[in-house]
Amino acid sequence: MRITTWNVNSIKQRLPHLLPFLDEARPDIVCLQELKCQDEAFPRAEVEAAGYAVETLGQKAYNGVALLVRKPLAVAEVRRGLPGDSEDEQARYIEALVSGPETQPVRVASIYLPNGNPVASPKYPYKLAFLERLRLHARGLLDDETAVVLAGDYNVIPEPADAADPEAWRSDALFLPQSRAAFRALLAEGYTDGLRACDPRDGLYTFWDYQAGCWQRNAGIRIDHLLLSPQAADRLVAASVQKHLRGLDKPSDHVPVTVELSAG
Amino acid sequence: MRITTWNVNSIKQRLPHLLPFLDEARPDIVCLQELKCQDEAFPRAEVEAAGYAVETLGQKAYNGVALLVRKPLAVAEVRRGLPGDSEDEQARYIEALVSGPETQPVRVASIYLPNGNPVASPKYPYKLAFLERLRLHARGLLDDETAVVLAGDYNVIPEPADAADPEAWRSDALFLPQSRAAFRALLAEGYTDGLRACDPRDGLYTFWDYQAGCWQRNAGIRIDHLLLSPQAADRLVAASVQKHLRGLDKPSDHVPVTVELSAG
DNA sequence: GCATACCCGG
DNA sequence: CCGGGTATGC
Repeated sequence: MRITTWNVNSIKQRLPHLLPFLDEARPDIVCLQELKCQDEAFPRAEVEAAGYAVETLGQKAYNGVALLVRKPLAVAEVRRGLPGDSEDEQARYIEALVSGPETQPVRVASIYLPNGNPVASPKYPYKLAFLERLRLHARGLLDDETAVVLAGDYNVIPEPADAADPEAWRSDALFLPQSRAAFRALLAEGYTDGLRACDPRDGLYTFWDYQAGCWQRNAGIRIDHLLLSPQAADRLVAASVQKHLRGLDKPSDHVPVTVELSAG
Repeated sequence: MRITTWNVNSIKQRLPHLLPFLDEARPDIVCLQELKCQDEAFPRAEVEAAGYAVETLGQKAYNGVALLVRKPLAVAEVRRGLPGDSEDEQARYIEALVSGPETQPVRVASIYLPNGNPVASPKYPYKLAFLERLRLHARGLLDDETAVVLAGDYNVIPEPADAADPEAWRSDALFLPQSRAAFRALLAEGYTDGLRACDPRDGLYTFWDYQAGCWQRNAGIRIDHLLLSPQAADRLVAASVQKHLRGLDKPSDHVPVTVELSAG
């Protein structure tokens, strides 16, 4: 079973990349972030025609997350929104239980964590609070037996090796010690960084800024992650970054990251 | 010698239509309106590569006019701006004397007349004042011997026969009696409506609004005109509307109109 | 740089 | 409807 996370930076603009990706990579589950559209505007028909069930949590202009689940896998227990703050209106979390005839079930979340910049604004405390809410929820998800995959754009660079130029990110919300500590606290709950567990090499990036020729200079960072519960980590067989998509015309600034789990 | 007028509604957006038009129709002089760009942003290199000299009067976002003159015709006495109001900053008038080895010279202007709507705003008096300034300047141009062609988007529907549904335009600045009288006053100075002189038929339109399916319903109007001085009218051999360009992808709402003059 | 949104002008 | 502009988020 292959599970992909991809911040598409507008589903409408990226549909010409998403549909061929679905056809060629045939992932079983896709976690999308930054849809930048309301639910009614999601190109549901096209994605369903590609063989996927669609669950979205959209909003106007910003954020927006979705889960695509390849038929005949079954989707249940869909949760929209991360618990812990009933005031939080931002569309950043969707979760579902996915099961199929030939595989053990997996609970999967598509997460778009707050960027957190500028650090001296309310955006940074919001980010840290979101990470803490996620930790508490992630802990709760370990209570039942099912494998859990928390996939998304975490907007956290876990280690210096996850940035081409870590110095440049020193005082950025994506790399500040508190952000990284909150990410490690997630791991400390018993979750495994799926890509890092499979590939210890430096220079593994998932995001290259549109500006300043970052892609051309390979000035990337690794901020899109799939965190696996122990039951999921036990099934981990491979992980990879679909870097080529950054080279297409009108690309997202993020590329897909995929983990492969054994049937169980 | 063929002279074309075309309101391109953004030269940048319409370059993919203009360049094939230049190659296929090979007009000798092209009068463009609504460039919607500053002079530095005009795609000069591409148009020069197509074999044309370029004279522009651009401004930011709105208006903007240009003259394209096919080599080896020579351009002289370029005038930017219509005389009569030193306060007028809008880029709506450019004029030049064009001469060649095998043809009598022609003085040509590319004109983008104010729309004038809403009628109850200063825009309507500005339109009428512009028409009056144009009449006085056009009169002066008759003083020397050269043929004159005043071509552009006049934003005037001269007669009911020049609109598919004249009733719909009854109280519009393009069809109000004062606008039409000002246009007739230009003709009264001795100028000839080139297209009308060649083709007396109804249903000859040069503009179809983007809205309300006007193109699909052929709800057009004739507002792009080439006015010929007596010396130019004597040389008039043909006139036509290049209607097919309205059917292309991402068209201008106006189409080119072309007159052919004998060498003299 | 590349996406939104909203405004103006036609 | 379809250009352009500005502002904002990342």
